[in-house]
Amino acid sequence: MPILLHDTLTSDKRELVPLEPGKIRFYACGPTVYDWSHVGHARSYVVWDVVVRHLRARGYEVKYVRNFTDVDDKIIRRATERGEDPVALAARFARAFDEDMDALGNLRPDVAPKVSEHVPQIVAMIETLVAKGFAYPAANGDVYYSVRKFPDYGRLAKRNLDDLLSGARVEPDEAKRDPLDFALWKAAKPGEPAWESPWGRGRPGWHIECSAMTLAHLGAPIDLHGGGKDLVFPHHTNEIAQSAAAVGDGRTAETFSRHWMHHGFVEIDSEKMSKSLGNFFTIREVLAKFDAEVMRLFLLGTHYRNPINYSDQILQEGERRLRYLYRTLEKVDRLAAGASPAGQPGGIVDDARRALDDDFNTPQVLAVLAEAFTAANVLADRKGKRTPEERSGLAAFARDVREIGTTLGLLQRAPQAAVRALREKAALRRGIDAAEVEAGIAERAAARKAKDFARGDAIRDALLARGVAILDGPEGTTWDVE
RNA sequence: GGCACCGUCGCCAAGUGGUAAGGCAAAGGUCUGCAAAACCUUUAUUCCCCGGUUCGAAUCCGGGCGGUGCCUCCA
Repeated sequence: MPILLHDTLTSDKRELVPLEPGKIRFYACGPTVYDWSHVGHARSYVVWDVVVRHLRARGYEVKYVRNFTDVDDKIIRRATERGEDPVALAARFARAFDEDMDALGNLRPDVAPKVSEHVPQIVAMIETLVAKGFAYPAANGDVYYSVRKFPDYGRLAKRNLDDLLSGARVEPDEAKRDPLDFALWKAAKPGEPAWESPWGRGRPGWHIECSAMTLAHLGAPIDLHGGGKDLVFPHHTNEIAQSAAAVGDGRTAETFSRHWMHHGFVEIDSEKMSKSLGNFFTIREVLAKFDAEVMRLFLLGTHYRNPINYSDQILQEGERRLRYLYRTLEKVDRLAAGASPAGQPGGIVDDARRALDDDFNTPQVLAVLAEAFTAANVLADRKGKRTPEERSGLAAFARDVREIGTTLGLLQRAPQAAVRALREKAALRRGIDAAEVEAGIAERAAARKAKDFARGDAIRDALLARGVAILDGPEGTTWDVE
């Protein structure tokens, strides 16, 4: 089954063809860890997580590398502001990032390299670039990459050097031979983290770390490189230039990575969520209000390349939806208990996989699930007893749906526990006290037993007005927060 | 200014040449003591506008209009 993806390098949808059949070497640009991660990061890494999960489900042996950028201007600035050691600050936020990713249900990458642990490789790579004439040390102790030496420069971003020059905010910088050249190595300023190098004490520039760590852990060319759309230029453009130049006699972008994927942004009121605009929510803030799986469902409800608007309202919609999914599963599990699933994993699993084969179309997968869930509910809610065949069918549904969920990172919890967790979050948001609700339900039950329906309904309506829905079922009365 | 991307039902959102998926909301119905939940039915002859190509276009091309992103740190 070919995997199709929209390749930024060629601007079209094409087949993912790895260098070695059956193996995918994948590098996703990781976070710069100077602050809490926000919803934009959540999207990014949920997307890559599903990419990795699906490729593995399709039988590929995937090596997934995602870095931590822990040496950087912003980290140093933040650490200085707080009087904290930059390395320690970065390590702290890297841990927090891992916790956030775990909460979201993302698999850990196979390797999570840090810049601070790869300085020797970075220095060696810069030396190679200097030796090959692609880079030059400047008098101020910086080392720059000479953009005009790389013929394929700007191809990923579809920009030529003249385009770039016209829009560039050129700062008078005597050290650079060309305004578009970028720093591979920055001379140390007092108090900054610094390492020894042939050009004096200093630290890596921005783009070089990803190149060096990619080559260190995956070699070249890799099969797939991913990141947010904002990384196309300059970050990935420069990564390509320096990596391709460093590897063999590579002069084209493909020398570094065969395919490139970029995802769209999370937005607030149709504006990019970003640190600089200040319109961001951290993952932790959102997870205080909503279940992590709700966030995941929300993020997978839009194709990865499109922008996705964040709002509490849309998360509430997701919460309702996830509750529906788990409630159905709970019902089905109960009815199918003891029955063996019919046949092999079937139709809907294939449909879902095919949707993911086609540029990772997660909304399409959710549509596949929607139809299956409706059908399951029809059967589950029908009056009377289910035949053995029907119970096998329900068991097969539960199996297949969970199989699809494995690839999406959804529906892996015990249904009852998940429903309860969703309710707790909703209750918390609305300030509803569970004990109080339970007391109301008990009172209503007593009234109904005494045939005092008016009183029973009054209690129910009062609860409903506060957002608490009473559900009378064969198993007794339960409740939920709307 | 340069380079890209986007504009599909009230809202969210697939579909990128073969005659408009799915979700939410809304209305009616089944079920229910009444509800809630679940299910059924209904809801875009039409895909921002105008031209063109084609037997055929939401999908391709040209021109408008509107929005966003990148060009500086950013997932």
